[in-house]
Amino acid sequence: MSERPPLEILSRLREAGFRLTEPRRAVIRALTEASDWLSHEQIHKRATTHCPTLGLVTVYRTVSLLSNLGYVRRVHLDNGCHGYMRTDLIHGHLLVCRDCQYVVEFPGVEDISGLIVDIMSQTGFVVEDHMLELLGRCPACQGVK
Amino acid sequence: MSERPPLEILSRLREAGFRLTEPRRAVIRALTEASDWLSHEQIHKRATTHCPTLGLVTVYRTVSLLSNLGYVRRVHLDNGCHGYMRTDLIHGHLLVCRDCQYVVEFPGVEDISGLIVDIMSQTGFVVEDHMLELLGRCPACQGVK
DNA sequence: GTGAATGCAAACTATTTGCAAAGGT
DNA sequence: ACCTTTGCAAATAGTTTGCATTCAC
Repeated sequence: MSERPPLEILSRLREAGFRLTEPRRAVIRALTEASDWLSHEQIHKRATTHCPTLGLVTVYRTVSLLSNLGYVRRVHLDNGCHGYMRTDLIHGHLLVCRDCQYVVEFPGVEDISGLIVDIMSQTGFVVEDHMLELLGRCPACQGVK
Repeated sequence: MSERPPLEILSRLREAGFRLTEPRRAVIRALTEASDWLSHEQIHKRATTHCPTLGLVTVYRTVSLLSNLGYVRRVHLDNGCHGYMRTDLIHGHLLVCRDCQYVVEFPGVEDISGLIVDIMSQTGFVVEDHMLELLGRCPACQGVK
């Protein structure tokens, strides 16, 4: 739907006082061109074609930066690893405190958008982010075992 | 609500052909007594009081076993680590294939229970598990910064 | 020119594996 | 007695940190 060019994030980076370096551009480009999540390793591999000297460590640092700026979001994978993808590609929805990692349960779910408002008022949490994950098997893998 | 005693999981273990060892009992007890998620480290610490010789490795193996049996479920934490808690304590809700890790997006969310059915028919995925996570800050942490 | 950003190597943390010893049935 | 399970030590995988060099501004 929204093939957002990296222009926006580039200017946001600059405005926030960060430098627009070649490695950063390469990482942003890799993430922007992807239509799915990418691991740090995958980002590194793709971005290297645009910036051959790019180190994996820089990928970690840049992804972390982009995550803080809200351009990408972490996707929790079932094997304990993580992927990252552009925020605008995610339609996502635990109640985990970012500071103390305390987890709160919440009652029956009916409507996601209304739900969040309810949860905030009921628990006093400030919900900054949400993620709805469904785990299962895709059609291609159902036969495989 | 449901303070399920470990009896059930113990008999399920036995039925599945696993032995009821002291280390396993200790891990199960630790998880059962907790009203919140626990990390492997935390489980080890608590279970050690019931089984002093318990090794951390065994905690990993037992938790994995209990996870396969459906007694506990992994909770994704914001720092990349994981916690585990009894399945019956979770009310939780991405579409990630367990085999190939492919992630599919899905349209607007209205009702969780109905949603899952819809997604299954629309995508052909078999949804085996779901998790709704909201990230934010709890009341106690909002002032801290 | 100057300080932020990079890349390498090393440190760390979380988790897994190999294997001989211990324990459940 | 037999075979699963355990615990230790070592191997891995993922991620972070220290530091001298490089580069955007």
